[in-house]
Formats: sequence, structure tokens, C-alpha cells
Amino acid sequence: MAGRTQAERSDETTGRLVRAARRLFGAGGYVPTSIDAVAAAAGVTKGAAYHHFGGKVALFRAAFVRELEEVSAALERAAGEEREPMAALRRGCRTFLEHCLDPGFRQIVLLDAPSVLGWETARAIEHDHLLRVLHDGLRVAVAGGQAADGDLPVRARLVFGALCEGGMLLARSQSPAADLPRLAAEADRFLEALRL
Amino acid sequence: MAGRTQAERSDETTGRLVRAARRLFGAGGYVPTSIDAVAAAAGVTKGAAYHHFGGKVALFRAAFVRELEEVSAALERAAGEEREPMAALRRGCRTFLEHCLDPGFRQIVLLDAPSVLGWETARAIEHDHLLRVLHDGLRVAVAGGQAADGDLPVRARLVFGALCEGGMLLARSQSPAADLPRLAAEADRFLEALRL
DNA sequence: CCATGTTCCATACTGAGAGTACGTAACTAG
DNA sequence: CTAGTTACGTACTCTCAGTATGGAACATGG
Repeated sequence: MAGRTQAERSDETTGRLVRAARRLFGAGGYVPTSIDAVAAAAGVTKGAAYHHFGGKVALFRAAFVRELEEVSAALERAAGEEREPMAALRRGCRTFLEHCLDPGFRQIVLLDAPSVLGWETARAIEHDHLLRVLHDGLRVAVAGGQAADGDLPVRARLVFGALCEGGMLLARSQSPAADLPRLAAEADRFLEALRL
Repeated sequence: MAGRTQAERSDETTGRLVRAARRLFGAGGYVPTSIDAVAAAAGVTKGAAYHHFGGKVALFRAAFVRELEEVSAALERAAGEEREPMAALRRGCRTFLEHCLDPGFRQIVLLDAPSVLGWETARAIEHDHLLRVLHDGLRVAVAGGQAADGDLPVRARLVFGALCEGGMLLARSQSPAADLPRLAAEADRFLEALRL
């Protein structure tokens, strides 16, 4: 492992740490998962973790951001396949619900993030990823005359809250695949409320 | 303090502990608040806390339940003042949002409970208090022919999720009193989606 | 009212884990 | 090649959840 540049060493180590953090925090939750365990899973020691990250919270935050980047990309991809703004919204919501089937995503993003990072911080980060996608979708729908005008930031948050709860509900189901349509139907009903 | 019965001693101590837990957990969050601190604030020691409660989680749970009991009573009181089912629903939602102005309620019920107790457990407890009130309200509206039929448990959860997010949003505002009407207006728009 | 058992609670301890101090190895700049 | 910087491991400290144990307050059968 000689002859690597410092940047390469750092990227390698931080990458391994964040991947391990996503796995362990996602599987076991924030509190029961120790820094030592994450470091060991990444093949390094606590010293490396504390060198690259400020502490346990900062490591969790990095894992949280990675989760958001992935789901946001998936949402934009799915919504981009629809022509109609309202259809894109529905499609995005459905994709989000499907994404909630991943236990790691639920644990990190829906369950622990607000408590660990604080609600303000968690939502501020999400504002750059998840919420931005949703907000853009609503704006397009309003601009296209398909949705009623109103307080879009507030509306986006309410929809987001409903979706998060729906995602948790879906995950709890014995047959998520069977319940997804029913859930999506109720969600669509609320989206219909926005139609002009 | 002599001459008291055992039940009186226990009630006194558990009452003091739960009150202290609500104050400290509500102000500082679950993790940074130590059992010793709660016990000290209650005027007892850790031993008393561990005698009456299984552990830190159980103590938090007791505080959580107290919060729910209070808000549920407030909701039923407010909703009971309205004759029309849909008006009662709107009234209940607004009351819930107002309740979210209490930082302790937000911290314990909205922020920490799902993470500390687990989502399933938290919602199961809420099912006996908060969610029950909301669910009943929806059922009455549907039975009275004022709201569309559908999957009521799912619908109640979606509304609940939206309300929680709205409550946090409201609390973050600089002038909550001014923002409450705007938030309530967006919430009402979604409730309108249920009208036949 | 006395003896014995039970409930309640304080004090002293143990263990786990977050965070820190410091030493050393790997890279970089001159 | 050397001085300096960055990356990381090791060995601590310190806080805190949980446990063990003893004793005080109360209960109960005689």
C-alpha cells in the first residue's frame, strides 16, 4: 500500500468509514453502534475516524448525506420520466415510498437523523437534496397551472411529513408490495387536493 | 415524612421522577440527559429511578405517555366543541399544531420517541392516545357522509405525519403566531381533499 | 407492640464507550 | 536528504448506564 498520495489515502479511509457507518448505523441504529465497531468494520481504528471526522455525530452526518444523495438522484430520475408535472409528482412520491423499503434508509434518514442531528440541521441538509426535488416538482406544477398556488415551502414539508410516515407504515407491513398501491392511492388523494 | 403508606411513597417518588424526566428530556433531549440528573432534579437518587423503572428508556417512556395523555385530552376537548365532523377535524389539527409550540412536547414526542423507543413502539403507544383521536374523527366524518371512504388507518397516519412536520415547522418560525394561520390553511387544503 | 418479611431507596461499585493525548509511520516540499 | 505536515494507531481519561448491596420505612401475622 505504498506510493499513494495523501489524498488517495484519505479518500480510501473516509470512503471505507462512511460505507461502514451506513451499514452499521443503518442496521443497528445510532446509539447502540459504537465508533470502534464502525472503525473495525472499515478496517481501521478509532484514531482514523476521529482524524477525519469531528466525532460520532459527524460520522453519522456523512452517512446521512450519502443516503440523501442516492435517494434524491433516484427521485429525479424517476420524475424525469414523466411529462405531466402532476404525474411526475405522483411518480416521485411512489419512488420515495419504494425507497423506504430499505431498512438502512429508514433507520438513518427517517428515524435517527432528526434526533441525532437536531431537526433544524437534518431538514437543512435535506433541503439541499430530498426537499429540493419535491419543492421543484411542486413549483413546476404550479407554474404549469396544474396545481393551486399557495405556500410552497410549507406545502412541500407537509407532503414530506406524510410521505415519511407512509414509508414507515409501508415498511412495517407484512407484504409491502401488496400495501404499496393502497398507500399510494391515499397519497395520490392528497396530491389531488392541490389540483386546480 | 413519616406515617405514609407504601403506595403514597411510590406515587410521590414516581410522580416527581416523571415530572423531572419531562422537564429535562424535553429541554435537553434524551441522550445528553443523564439518569443522575433526572433523579437529582426529582430530589432522589438513581437507585429510586431504577427501583421504579426498568431503565432510562422506561423512564423516557413514562414521560412520553404523560405528554400524549395531555395532548390527547386537549384535542378531544377542542374537537368536542365543534358540531360538524369536518370542522372538528380542522379544529383538532389546529389544536395539535398549537400544542407543538411547546418545546418539551416537540423534543419528546416528535423528535426522540421514534428513535429511542423504536418507531413501532412509539406509534403503538400513540395509537392509544393521539392516533385514536384522529382516527375517530375521520371515522365520524366518513360515517356522516362528509368524507370519502378509504383506508382510514393509512389516512390517519398520513395526516399525522403531515401534522408532525407542520408542528416542527411552526416551532421553527420566528413568529409562530403569525405563521399558524398560513400553516393551518395548507393543512385545511389537504383535509378538503377528503371531502366528498 | 413485637418480629419477620417486603417494599423503597441510597451508596458504592462495574463496564462500556465517547473523546483525547501522544507517538509513529506515510507522504510532501524545499 | 531533511524538515514539516498529514494520516493513523495505542493508550489513556471520564462520563454515564446499569448492578450489587445494605439499610430504612412500611406491612403483616402473632
